Amino acid sequence: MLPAKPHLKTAESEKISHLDYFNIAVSVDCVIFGYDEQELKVLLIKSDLKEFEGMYSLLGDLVKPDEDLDSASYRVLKARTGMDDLYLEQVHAFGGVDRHPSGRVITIAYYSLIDLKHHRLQLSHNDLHWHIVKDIRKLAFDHKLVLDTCLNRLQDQVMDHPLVFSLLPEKFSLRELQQLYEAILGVELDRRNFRKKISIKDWLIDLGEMETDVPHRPGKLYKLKPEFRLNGNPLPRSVKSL
Amino acid sequence: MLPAKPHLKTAESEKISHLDYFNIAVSVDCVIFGYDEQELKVLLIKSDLKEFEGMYSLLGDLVKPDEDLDSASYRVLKARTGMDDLYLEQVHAFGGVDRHPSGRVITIAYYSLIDLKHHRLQLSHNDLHWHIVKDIRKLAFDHKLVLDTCLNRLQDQVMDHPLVFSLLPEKFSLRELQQLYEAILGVELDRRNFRKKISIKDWLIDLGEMETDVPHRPGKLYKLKPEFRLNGNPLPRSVKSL
DNA sequence: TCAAAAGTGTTTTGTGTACACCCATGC
DNA sequence: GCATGGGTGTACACAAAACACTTTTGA
Repeated sequence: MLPAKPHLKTAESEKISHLDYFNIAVSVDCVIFGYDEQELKVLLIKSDLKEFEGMYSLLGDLVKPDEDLDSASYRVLKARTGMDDLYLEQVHAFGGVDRHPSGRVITIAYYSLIDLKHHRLQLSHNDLHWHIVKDIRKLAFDHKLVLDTCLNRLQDQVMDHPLVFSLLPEKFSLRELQQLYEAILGVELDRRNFRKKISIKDWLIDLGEMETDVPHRPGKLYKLKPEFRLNGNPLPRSVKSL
Repeated sequence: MLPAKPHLKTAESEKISHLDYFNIAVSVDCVIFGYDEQELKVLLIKSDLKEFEGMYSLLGDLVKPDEDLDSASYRVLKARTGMDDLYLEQVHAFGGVDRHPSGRVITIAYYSLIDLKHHRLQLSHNDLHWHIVKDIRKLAFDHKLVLDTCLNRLQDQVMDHPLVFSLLPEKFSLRELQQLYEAILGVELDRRNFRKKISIKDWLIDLGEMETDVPHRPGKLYKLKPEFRLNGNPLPRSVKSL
């Protein structure tokens, strides 16, 4: 190995000279969206900090020294929901100086979409609850801003990518799918235009089965084509051209 | 003030119990795009780490304990370019465990666009150089990935927002503007369609002046309408509807 | 008079959106 | 037979893309 040129620092000397800076904690916060009773929900936990007594916060944890950011958010998600094979997307880093009363903590926000029917497990104790997104007014820390940012990102992506199917049972009708989109986007959609747009995307397989136990004419059931299932895979950003 | 309930932690006790985690450094890295000689360029600095001897890296610095993320990136930008009143957008956090040889450093990446004619100042010494983006193959750390991610983001946003005008002189012709878009997007554009699309956006003022000193028919000169000038203002994310 | 770019419009194709009727089922 | 939603098609407006010729200027 070559000796270092005089003006070059080694990584070790660099670390020592900057030790003062190694005093910021890094956390991840997961905005875990679910869907139930035609409402978009988010999983929150009652804050255990006195400063935020009685308030709810997102699910997060400090990032461990030997763990990358995606792994940390994945760990949080799995620990809280017991669910594996989930899709997570990094959205934004929040780093306000006074955002955490314990000291300087910057957080990296992720969102995820899970079927809240499939995980009742860890939820009973723990002050964990599903909250209706549109009714949330205030959260601990800056978590309302984090939530809003993640919801905006979800709304941006949801028509272009087959994301939302992890919020539905495997078999679903087009009505159920449309209601889910309406809950996420917060708008009403025209049924014919919705069906046309979905059919163009070619995401679904017609199962040749019908709904049962509905108090009206049963609709066809569909499922997502297997090649679109998202299991923690990265989401390609859309590339626009002029 | 109410006494804490037994199960609630105070921020102070929380901090003590987690002291082990306060050992990750946080940096910002700025992808500073410029434009010259019909090429999109990026400002890089020769790495001063022995591990990356001879390689170039993005401009970054550790975030100070009393400084938020946006301020840190703004400080880096100003220190290196001497320029004020700049637009910066946060893009992504990179947190691979071994991405920095000095220890655990996560970085928040920003991009910015500046007119490289207006700041020759800090550039002469310092191993700072402008590099043609499309020719860059390899950078120190994971900075090639950071650069690619920021370029993708820029390409996503550039048609929908009046961003690129800080890369041009105040007065410019439509040809110059089109060449800039072509450099950013890496594609050739149809002149008539480009002019139509730009005119629909209503971003420009026709100055009633013409180019001079061009070896061909002079084009009209335009400038950006003042209300679209970006001076570090936040960029609204587009909201898509169904 | 030549080279280089300015300036300009039409057609086609695809997409978004608004809108109305009959059908199948459960009750 | 009534309520509820299923299922379908058309018309209009707008946006994107392809494409060619004349004009102006400098050299």
